[in-house]
Amino acid sequence: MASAHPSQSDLSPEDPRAPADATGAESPALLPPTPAFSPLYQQIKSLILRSLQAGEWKPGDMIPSEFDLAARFRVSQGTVRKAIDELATDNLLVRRQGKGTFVATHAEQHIQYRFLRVLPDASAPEAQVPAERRIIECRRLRGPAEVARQLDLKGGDSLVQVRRVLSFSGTPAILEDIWLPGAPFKGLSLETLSSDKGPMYALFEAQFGVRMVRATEKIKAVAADADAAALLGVEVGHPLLSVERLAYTYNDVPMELRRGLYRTETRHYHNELN
Amino acid sequence: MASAHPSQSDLSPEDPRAPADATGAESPALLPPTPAFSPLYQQIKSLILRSLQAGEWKPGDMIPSEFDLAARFRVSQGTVRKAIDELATDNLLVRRQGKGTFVATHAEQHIQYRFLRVLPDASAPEAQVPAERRIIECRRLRGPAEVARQLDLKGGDSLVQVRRVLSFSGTPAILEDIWLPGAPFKGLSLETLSSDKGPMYALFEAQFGVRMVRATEKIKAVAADADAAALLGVEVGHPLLSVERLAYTYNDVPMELRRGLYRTETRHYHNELN
DNA sequence: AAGTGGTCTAGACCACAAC
DNA sequence: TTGTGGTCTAGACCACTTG
Repeated sequence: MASAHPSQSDLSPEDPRAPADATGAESPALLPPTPAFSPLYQQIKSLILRSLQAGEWKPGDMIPSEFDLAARFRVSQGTVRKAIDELATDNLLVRRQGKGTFVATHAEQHIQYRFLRVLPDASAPEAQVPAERRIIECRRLRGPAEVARQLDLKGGDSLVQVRRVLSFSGTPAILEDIWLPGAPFKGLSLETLSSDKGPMYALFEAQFGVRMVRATEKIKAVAADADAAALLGVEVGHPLLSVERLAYTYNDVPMELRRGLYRTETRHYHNELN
Repeated sequence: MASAHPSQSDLSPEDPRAPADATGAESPALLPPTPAFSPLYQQIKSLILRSLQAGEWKPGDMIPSEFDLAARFRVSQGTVRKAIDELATDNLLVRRQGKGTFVATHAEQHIQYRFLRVLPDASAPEAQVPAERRIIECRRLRGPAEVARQLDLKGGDSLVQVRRVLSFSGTPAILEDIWLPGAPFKGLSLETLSSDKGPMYALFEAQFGVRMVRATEKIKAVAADADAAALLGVEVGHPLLSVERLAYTYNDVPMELRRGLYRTETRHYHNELN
């Protein structure tokens, strides 16, 4: 690269055109005061992201080395590095010194369910005994309006609903209702789910090519209704933690709505603030 | 700097000796497999951190420019930059392009209580009406053993306890009990607290030089007892969100234990997962 | 115009893993 | 030994803010 600083839109390596706005979650859609400047490494970042979405590299795969990518995009290694840095802090990529950079995966997330924030009260940080999972039902339906809205679907679109109970050492602890868009999850059945061991999100990756990337949660305290009380083994009215999660794939596309009811007599939802 | 890579412990700029282990939250205290290697920028990071703790730069102050710090520590600007980058993502420093780098502060945190994760259900991300605060009591006592333990105090040490209620548009919403170590907060009184407007953590900074840097929270669903029910205007047994927060200053020193009971009929605790 | 953070480059060398 | 990520440097130029 001849000039030290390719002053915007100098990018034309192997990909047709660089998007003016890279991150996608930035511009407030109202009169950008700056004419949409985005640094090179952001453009590289979104090119890499595009390859991830397109499935060029699959979860668990090693992506090309920093130097290879630098050559491919015709930028310096440091610029690629900064792009990868951000993708790594977003948990889309995982760096392993001496080995390479890999596409993150929910499988082999060595020790934990990526999005499950529950810990036993006597919190030895380990000792996280694996949960026993029991699928109660899995059915297809035309979804409730509110669910459809949150998943960016039309009112009449098909949905999959899954209900399951998680138990710790025999005692029921969490009741979950999960809604998924029908189209991407065609073929998901009670048998598939029941026979699977390992995180559900790992199954989504392997079977349906859907990778959950981030999520938001709304947490409330609610009273157990008759249904929940029966399934969780508590009295009606018992306080339960309601955790409503919206999980997203790449590009901020919502792909799962999940409502969990947690018994919190001997465990808690753990959160780190900074 | 003559050699391109000062191979460990070449650091002797204006500070006597660089600590072998920089971050403090890393080594498991058990047979370090590597002989405690820590990169230069980590050492710079902890030198800057030390200056922050020592009060060399106070909350809101501008710290020296990257080049000044580079000269002072006798490293390159890029190395200082990486150190500052990490401190900025930890929310200890705030970068402002064109102006400088500033010590973060809970005052003028333009729009939000830094650690309060509560949002109204109909979540227009703004419209966060300011809460009305009412201090119910502020007293000194010899602390309960469990509280003392979490604050790393002896059983007999003095504590300050504060109880207050937060309301939104006239309706009580949050009941908080706050425990603080007596020594650093000598002089804290009901009057001080009541006459203050603005975040409590801003007052802690300004009056007591204690800056809260991070926190952990344990969240549960509980039933309102008589006390809480009366103060929050709900019936006994009403489900409440219990949020137990341990807040830390620099160096992972716990400085506040806070237990909040939240009414969540029309609002929720919001969390982002990635 | 001067000062500060932000981006980008090119090249050197270190640490780690695998062959 | 080789390849990969990780650190460090020195220098250039861009973008933003202030006088």
